[in-house]
Amino acid sequence: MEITQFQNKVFCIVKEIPRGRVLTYKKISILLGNKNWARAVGNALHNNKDQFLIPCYRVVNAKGKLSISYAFGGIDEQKRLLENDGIKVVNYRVDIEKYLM
DNA sequence: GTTGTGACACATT
DNA sequence: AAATGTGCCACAA
Repeated sequence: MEITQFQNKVFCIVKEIPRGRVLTYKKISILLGNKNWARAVGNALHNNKDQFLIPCYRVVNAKGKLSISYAFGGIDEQKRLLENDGIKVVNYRVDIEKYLM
């Protein structure tokens, strides 16, 4: 499995998200250097297969909503993982203003 | 090289 | 508020 530089950068950022914090696709895009890369970031995470290596459950969209097409246990599993991190999840949404890294 | 798809975001309807 | 359209990018076929 070959990993492109782009995906590597995405994984690197997501991997560094501390416990109890979340990151939005937009924020990641900006960190990568271009806010228009949000879509590509989603693709990169979807390609990811290492749930334990890449805490992609800490990544939500701009409104704090969880990803519906979560690749692992589903949205419910993602919610549980977030709550396990001490993040309050309401209606599959998190308070990004409060938890954003 | 072109087309279609998608874990996004923003503006408009 | 919800649906729709537009912009953007990376990837697979």
